Amino acid sequence: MPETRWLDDEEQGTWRAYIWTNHLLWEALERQLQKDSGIPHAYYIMLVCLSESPDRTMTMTQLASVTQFSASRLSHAMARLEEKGWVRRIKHEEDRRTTMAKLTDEGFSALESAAPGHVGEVRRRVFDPLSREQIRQFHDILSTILSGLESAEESEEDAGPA
Amino acid sequence: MPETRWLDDEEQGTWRAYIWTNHLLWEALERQLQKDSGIPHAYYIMLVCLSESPDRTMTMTQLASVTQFSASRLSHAMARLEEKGWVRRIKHEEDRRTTMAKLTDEGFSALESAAPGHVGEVRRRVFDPLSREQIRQFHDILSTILSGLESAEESEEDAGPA
DNA sequence: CCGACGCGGTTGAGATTTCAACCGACTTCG
DNA sequence: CGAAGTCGGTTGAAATCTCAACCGCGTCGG
Repeated sequence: MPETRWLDDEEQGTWRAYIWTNHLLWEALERQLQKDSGIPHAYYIMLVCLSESPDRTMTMTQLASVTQFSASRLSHAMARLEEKGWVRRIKHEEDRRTTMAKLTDEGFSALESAAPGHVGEVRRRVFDPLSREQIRQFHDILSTILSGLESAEESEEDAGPA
Repeated sequence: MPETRWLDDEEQGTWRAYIWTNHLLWEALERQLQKDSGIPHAYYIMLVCLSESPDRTMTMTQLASVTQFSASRLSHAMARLEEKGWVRRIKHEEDRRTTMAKLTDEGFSALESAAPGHVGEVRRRVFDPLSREQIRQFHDILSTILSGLESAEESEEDAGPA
């Protein structure tokens, strides 16, 4: 193994800024959503995904893959959302293993009332302070990092037993 | 209240890339740290902060402020770290309310053995794919967002009772 | 058709985080 | 002094997330 290549000052500073930004931004968003609508961000994401899906319906596995949640986490969370009446679980008729999650009207309303505040917060915190040019750069940077992460993900699936 | 200004396509795309990057990056780092050293990232941060502090010691409140953890979270986490023998809590002699957290030698070793893998992962995932120019841009962007978040934080403290 | 295996999803237990209430130690002011 | 308020920190319970085991349905080889 080669000796550790530590981060230089510029990288170090950037990394800490990233950690810190994430931390504060996340907290701000979580708090805003929680106060305004009593929804944790994770649940909000699930509702958004469902709302954008045809018939506001997805199988659990689809939803898990889109949100990148574990099956278990999704299942627990879905139980909560169902209690709130925002989602209904429906057994698939053909393949009786699969469960469909359907966003109810109540769920859609909850989302509608939560969305403006959330979007407003994102805009205020992230995009308003940046120039158009910076937004473009930001997008490029994120896409670059992302593509590396995604290809790493795939190759991990093969990496199971030797 | 003005009508909601939704995100345009460019912003939307950037935002989703951000969410997604965060998600995957976080997962990758957490997993790497966990597998290689059995330390959750939150604990790692605490150890790093202590290790950089004079005498490897900080008061709980200082540590909470640097890491941005709640006092409660910190207290619970510290209890775990103490069980592992990585940190010791010491009562302050003058102000007997305050507790000092001190990184033990074991804790420092644990950190030393965890750090290279973690840094390597960060480098591979984030900095290697980016050009110098992009790193600079990234830093600027994050700093810009950050300064907005920090000033927002201050003003919230006043905002309590009317 | 039968048994083994894989897939979709759930469950329960354990770990972490949050929330609110609390405790003891300073400080301040009458 | 002494009561009230504040500061540093802890605690217990409830919510959430993770991990591993599990259940029922489907599919495939014999």
